[in-house]
Amino acid sequence: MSGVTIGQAAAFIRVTVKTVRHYHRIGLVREPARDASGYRRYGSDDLLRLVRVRTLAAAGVPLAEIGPMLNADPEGFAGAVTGVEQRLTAQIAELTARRDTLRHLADGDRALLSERAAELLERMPALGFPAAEVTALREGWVLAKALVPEGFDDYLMDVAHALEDPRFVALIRRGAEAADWPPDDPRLDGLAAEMVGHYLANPAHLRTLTGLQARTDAADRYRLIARYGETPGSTASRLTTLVETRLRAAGIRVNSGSASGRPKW
Amino acid sequence: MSGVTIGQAAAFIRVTVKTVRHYHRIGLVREPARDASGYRRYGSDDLLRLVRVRTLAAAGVPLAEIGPMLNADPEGFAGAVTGVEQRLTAQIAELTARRDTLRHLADGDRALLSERAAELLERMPALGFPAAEVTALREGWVLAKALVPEGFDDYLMDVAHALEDPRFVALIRRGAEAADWPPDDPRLDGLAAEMVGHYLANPAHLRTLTGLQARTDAADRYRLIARYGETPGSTASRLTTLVETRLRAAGIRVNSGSASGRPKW
DNA sequence: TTGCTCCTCACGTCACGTGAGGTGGC
DNA sequence: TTGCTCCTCACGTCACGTGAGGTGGC
Repeated sequence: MSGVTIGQAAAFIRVTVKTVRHYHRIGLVREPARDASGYRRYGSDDLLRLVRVRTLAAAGVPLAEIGPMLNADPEGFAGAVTGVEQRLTAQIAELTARRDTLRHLADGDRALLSERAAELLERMPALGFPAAEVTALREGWVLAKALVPEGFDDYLMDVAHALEDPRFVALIRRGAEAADWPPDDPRLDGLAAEMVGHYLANPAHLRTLTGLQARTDAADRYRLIARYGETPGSTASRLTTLVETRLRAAGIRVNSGSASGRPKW
Repeated sequence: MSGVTIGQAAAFIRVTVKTVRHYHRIGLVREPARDASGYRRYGSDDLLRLVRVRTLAAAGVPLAEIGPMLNADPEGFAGAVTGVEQRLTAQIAELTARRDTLRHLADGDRALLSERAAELLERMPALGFPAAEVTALREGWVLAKALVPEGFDDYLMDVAHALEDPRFVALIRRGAEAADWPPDDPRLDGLAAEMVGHYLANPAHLRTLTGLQARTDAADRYRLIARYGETPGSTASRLTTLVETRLRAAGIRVNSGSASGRPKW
């Protein structure tokens, strides 16, 4: 008649009765003595085992590892506990980060890109870019971030810096407007020459074309970004090709399809 | 040929390919378009859905609830997100508490009882209590805390306070030593009278006997604590009965088996 | 007596993971 | 050509939970 019942033991360690029985079944906690009715009766040593198992399980240690941990020598146990503590610290940091991320859930741009990228996209219309162009750029950026996350932040810094130069903005905007010209418009080549002239005179701006490419070993991955959503044979596609040809002629390493013609840097 | 593959999408949201396929199978994320090889190709809209699903799932929202949440109207969604945030905050607090608890895992007393209880038990030998008596008391406390967690802290405060009175300590110690006397020792009744005299003169000390009892509605639960480990017919058991009888005669409500005889207050 | 707790045993569930057996892409 | 990725389908796993069908205790 001594000791507590399974329900009391479960309440003490804040789990369900089923959980305690589960620990018995898998052999993690030995079965306590039974009373005359066949009820399990837990003494303080049984409760101690349960508390230890629960504390480790609640800390995320797989049940299969808890037995060996509790049976290890003091040093082994202490080391394992330190490991669990570090795991908990990492988990706490992660949950905290997730909580912050949650607030951006309703905002597509901030969920997919970053604060900086979202701000840049928001400034685009005021700089004179048509909405369709900004939408296409956003798409490209989302896929770029999915494919080349390591280089994306630096790339955005380059873009933000280049956008502070009105001559750069004007050129890019004219490139965007050229998308409405006919594909054989004679002005295209002149525009390509102007753009390349600007890039060669401003190497920092050139990085908005080659920055992601330099960080991507696989040429095909880069092409996927650059050519995303491009219509073959379009005026925009032709302008891209013209700019690329001129850049290569100037000794710049440019991957095929680097999308230099339209402002999908 | 546009969009990213399932592997790239999975890397972007930091899950495995299997997880993404799982979300398709249960209908939580719609299947994206396929390319000529039958490969799934994810556009930015697909990635946005995946990011949202993942953020909620990683925050602990069951998959079955995520679909309805994302399809709800803005207010409903905002409310649900607020709920998830609160859940995360609670989780973080819990993990932090667990991390602190972990440090006590190697120390049985601190894992099962509390800092205050462990300290009291450690002071016992210096106050003159035999080791066996301290061990029995520890057992009783562990079970008491399992059964009456609400009242345990207040009870410990009462005990700590009473232990500051040398007369109380002396009486309890003499009660413990009496356990070695024969059960029919004529000195027993005199000792019981002395103890009851002290309790009646010091109502605060009386609470170390009745404190837990007052907070426990179920008499049987209390008896379980009080009589834990008691040997029927022993000297200690007899002293308990003598003290109880005298207390009841003085008008004190005492449950049968309140273990007043031995220092298992 | 009634409701609450306890018992065992078998199967279910949640969120994926494993593995077989095979095709496609640079 | 070789390794890496992709495909489907069936079954496995982890940590319990559900539910049936029954007994015991105040």
